[in-house]
Amino acid sequence: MRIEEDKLRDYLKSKGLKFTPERQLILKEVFSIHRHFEVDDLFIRMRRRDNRISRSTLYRTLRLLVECGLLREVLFEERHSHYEHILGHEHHDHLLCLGCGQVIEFSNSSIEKLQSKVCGEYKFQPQGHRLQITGYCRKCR
Amino acid sequence: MRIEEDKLRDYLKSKGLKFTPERQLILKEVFSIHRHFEVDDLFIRMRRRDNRISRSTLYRTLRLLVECGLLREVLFEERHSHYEHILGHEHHDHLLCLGCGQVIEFSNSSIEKLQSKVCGEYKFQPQGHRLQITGYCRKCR
DNA sequence: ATCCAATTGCAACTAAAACTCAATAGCAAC
DNA sequence: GTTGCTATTGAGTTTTAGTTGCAATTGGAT
Ligand SMILES: [Mn+2]
Ligand SMILES: [Mn+2]
Ligand SMILES: [Zn+2]
Ligand SMILES: [Zn+2]
Repeated sequence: MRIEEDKLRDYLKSKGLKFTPERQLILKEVFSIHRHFEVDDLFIRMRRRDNRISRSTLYRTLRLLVECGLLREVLFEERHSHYEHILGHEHHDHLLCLGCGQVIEFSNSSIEKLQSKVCGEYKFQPQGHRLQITGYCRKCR
Repeated sequence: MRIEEDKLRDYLKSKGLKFTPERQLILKEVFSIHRHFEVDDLFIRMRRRDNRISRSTLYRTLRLLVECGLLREVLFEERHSHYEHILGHEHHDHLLCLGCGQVIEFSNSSIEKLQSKVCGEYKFQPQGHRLQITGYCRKCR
């Protein structure tokens, strides 16, 4: 709770932006969610607690949280964004079950190394990547 | 030109659907494009040739072409779909330059094998995957 | 305490895609 | 070839996700 707030405060200060009550509330709610979430999940949770933050402010603040490295945007096979914490989580990729919608996280350092190798071959400077395998989980296959 | 038309015809027949002039025109235009394209590219190209197909029909037909295995939907870092041919192209993944927007295709069988291995570990039955590396190409780095 | 730039919420807007529906047209059966 | 049923079409409307403009408000540096 302190670490993420500090990180946001530092980022905002460095850009001449302000740490508002709205941003504090959103940050708190975001870090009380321990799974992938979407904007509307957040909106509804905040409404339940009677924190009446507008959707505009949510969208604007989530962008800031991604920029300052607290969150990552995750695109599943849908037309809207999902988010997950970066702070306190190792990099990973996703298996996505088409049956039950379950998301399984995995990480594989050999794959990561081979990705670097591919980038080297193309003289491409990687900045990030997204690996997503769709299919059916143990229960749904 | 024959092979893709046969594939579409077969698929349509198997589903009790019809091979209409509109679908034929769209198929022809789609296979005259030899790069990634989006719906509006297709729409504009067809207008230029005075093939006045509605956007609704384009959206509906592209879905059919994906279903029957002629096209693949590709999601770059944008909020709308792109497409590419499957017929006559090996499976590949993409490097995406954030500078110039260039898309570089690559394929790496070791990565593919490791993906299978990961799926095995989770008893996950893969159906497809998407690997996208963002960064900067040789010219833009 | 003052002041100005940043922020907020709301409404209006946008882009991509899906849906509704009346008119039309494949195509299989006769 | 005609008929009839169902799929298809285009135009317009709706939905979804997100962005933008703006007037009122406020954080926080001085
Ligand atoms: Mn995750
Ligand atoms: Mn490609
Ligand atoms: Zn499942
Ligand atoms: Zn480039």
